[in-house]
Amino acid sequence: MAEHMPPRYSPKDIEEKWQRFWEEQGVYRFDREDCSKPTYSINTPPPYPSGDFHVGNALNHTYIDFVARYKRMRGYNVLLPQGWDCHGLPTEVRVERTVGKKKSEFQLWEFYDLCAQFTEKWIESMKKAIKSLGCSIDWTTEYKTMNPDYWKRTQLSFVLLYEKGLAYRREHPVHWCPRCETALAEAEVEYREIARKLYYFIFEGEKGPIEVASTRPELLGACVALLVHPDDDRYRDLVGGKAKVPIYGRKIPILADPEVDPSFGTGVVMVCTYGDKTDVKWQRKYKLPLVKLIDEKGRLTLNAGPLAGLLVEQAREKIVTLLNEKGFLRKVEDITSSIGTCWRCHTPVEIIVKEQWFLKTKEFAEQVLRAADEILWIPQHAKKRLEDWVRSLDWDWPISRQRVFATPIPVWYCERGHIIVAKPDWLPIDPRRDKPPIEKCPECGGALRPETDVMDTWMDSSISAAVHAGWPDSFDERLLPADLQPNGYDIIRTWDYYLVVRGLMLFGKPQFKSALINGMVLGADGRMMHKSYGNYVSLSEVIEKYGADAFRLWVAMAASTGSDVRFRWEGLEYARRFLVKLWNAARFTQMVTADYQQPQEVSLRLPDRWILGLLDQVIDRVTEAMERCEFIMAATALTEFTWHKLCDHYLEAIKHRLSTSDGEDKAAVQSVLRTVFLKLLQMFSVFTPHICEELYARLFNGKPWRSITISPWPSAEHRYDKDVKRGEVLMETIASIRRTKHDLKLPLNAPLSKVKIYAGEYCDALKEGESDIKGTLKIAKLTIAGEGRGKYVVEEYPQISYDLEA
RNA sequence: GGGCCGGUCGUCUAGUCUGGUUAGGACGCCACCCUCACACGGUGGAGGUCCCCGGUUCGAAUCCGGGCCGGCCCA
Repeated sequence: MAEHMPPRYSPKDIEEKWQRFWEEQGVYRFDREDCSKPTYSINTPPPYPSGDFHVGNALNHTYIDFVARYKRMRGYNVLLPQGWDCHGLPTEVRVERTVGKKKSEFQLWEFYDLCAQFTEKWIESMKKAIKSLGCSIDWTTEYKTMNPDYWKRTQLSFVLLYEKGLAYRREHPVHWCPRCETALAEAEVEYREIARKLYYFIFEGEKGPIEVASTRPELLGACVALLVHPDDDRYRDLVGGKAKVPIYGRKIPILADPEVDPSFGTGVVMVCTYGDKTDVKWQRKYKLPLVKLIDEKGRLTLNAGPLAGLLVEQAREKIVTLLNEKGFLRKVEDITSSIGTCWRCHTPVEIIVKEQWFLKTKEFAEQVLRAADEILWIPQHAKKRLEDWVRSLDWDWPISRQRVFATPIPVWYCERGHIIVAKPDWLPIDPRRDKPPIEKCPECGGALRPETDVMDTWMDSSISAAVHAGWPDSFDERLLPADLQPNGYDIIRTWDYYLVVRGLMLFGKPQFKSALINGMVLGADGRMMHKSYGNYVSLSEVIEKYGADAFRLWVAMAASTGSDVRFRWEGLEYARRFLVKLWNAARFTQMVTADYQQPQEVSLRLPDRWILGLLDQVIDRVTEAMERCEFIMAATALTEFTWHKLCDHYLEAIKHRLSTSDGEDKAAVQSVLRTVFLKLLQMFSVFTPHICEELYARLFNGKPWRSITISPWPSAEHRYDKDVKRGEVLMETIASIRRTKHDLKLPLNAPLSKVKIYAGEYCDALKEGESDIKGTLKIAKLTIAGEGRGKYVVEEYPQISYDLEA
């Protein structure tokens, strides 16, 4: 039936072929019409189009694909979509660098179009990489968040939340990057340890001077209170009194607050608008006045008096000089402390007060925590990251950004301050270029001014599960919440959190039921994989050298789910060696089953029932492991069985039956081989789909299913459970004698004239396998006795011993 | 400062939730074997205070408490 197989396993010759086959045949298409099967929807992460689909992305996508393929075989109608999360500052920064011109030197739309063009280009190369991994994605679902069809939905979600009173615009403190001139969410601020100076200077108190230590004396102009710890005996008398700010002369209150650290500096803290996040908290708690001191470019305002117009750093120098001249400065210390920096450019961020759009996420904290409890987290401890984050949030989510390449905020302002938010049927609309369908403010008839701010990119991706489900126009309720939310632990506090909170706001439920959290890919040196560390490995290099199946098998076996994975070429080498083994075992099977005819009835011998019984055990173990996403367990059980049971023992023990025995017995062997191979290939297809598809085509002519990757998951029949133990006695005895032959430096196929086995209680089992022992080891005269002791002992069954003559 | 994760042969790692096996595998190392699917193979061997100290238990790599070290995240 089938032609002979190539003697060498060559992934290059098979992988692309099957990738094309799956796509052309629409094998992984989600069937929206099918209501007979339960659906299983996966909220595939839409990668950020950096142009480089790295090994970390690949780890994430490979895990997803394991689940998708398994669920499909378990009878689910699986939705595995793929999108691209296009918007964002990194693209703007990169385009500026690539073109060598700053954003401000472009016309807005010229710059926007450049971003879109580069994004298209970067998507193409990443798409190729995903395809080369053999992911079972339904590419008819592909979408890009920069396309109006998508961002229309982002805008709609904004409008609906506004109508529900959950989006608001207000003057509010925000983290602000003076270089990028944009607001940042808390998640976008990175804290860094730096060396800086701590200045000690004097406030005039009612009962004498009060020494205060601060790293930011330039904020004195915005100093609105002094705080001490309530139990600090040094200052107990001062609380409730007043102090005079040096240079500025303003009188400010002295208050007590338990959050003050008495051991830092002098134990007296100055509260300013706004030195840091605690200042924001204290300002609100004690209803302190608000002094705007820093503007959007990082310059000090007129409120700073003598410092007005200076940049923060210059202002610090100048105020220190002034303090010194006036005799307020006492001393300066070197310390290290952490400061917030912009995640893109690492400029120190300021907290400034600005009109911004916010979502009322704070008031959803309790609901988010409750929703998190309902979600199945794999591994369990991943939930903690979300909980800790939610509990630590101080502010609402600022969603407006002062950028170009992003979803526009569909809002206009009238000259008298009214806010006009677009109606759903106006969308998509870009106020930066589109005119609204109304000309004047509906409330007062005033002239309209468009909003030029855009939205945080997470506004796009935090509705991805809903969009996958077709929201709003072809909403399929079966698909929301998504069954699986797969992502790395690095974005739990962003993506997972935003999905839950916006799901609750928009739909009253979170957007996913279970979260599969993967670890990070580390370089061979154990550090985070980074181009700058020199430990970077590109996915294309891996696939080029080893193929997608080897990579995928390595991913499954490299570490337990959720742990970091250390990249090692040796791991790939092992995976490939296994695939070569599988290939060769299949080649052998194909050779000896080429003339296979479906027999009427087969009578199985002990080794046959043993391998079938073992296979059942493997099916159970693999199934259980896959249900828990314990890929390492599943893949290990499969490789161990294939390599060390099937190849090392079963294939050796049947060779004699293929050449010497009658046609009926040969047919029995053939049928067992085919059964074992088919079920193995089915299960392996979750991990290594290409080689399985290839072997399925070669051994089984691609029948009965059009693709083995969508065949029904095998189930254990448990017909031969009791033969496993008996079979093991037989197989171990054969292995032991084989070893002895080897120790005596006899070739395995050398004939043995006489072997006598003393088997004790195992006599029955060995007698049942007498001809297998004889045939496998080429024994002329074999006797099996109950009583007696031979020279050699079967290690695993010390009751069994034997003598042998060459 | 807080939270989380980890510490198992030279190296990488499984097992820890659900206590009991001779602590499993891989890489590397050593010895032997070209046996008709596979030398990208096979067989055997050496190599481990399961980070430390207590506790619970008949029994702890596993559970509890306290340390130490490393990583990540957050302040």
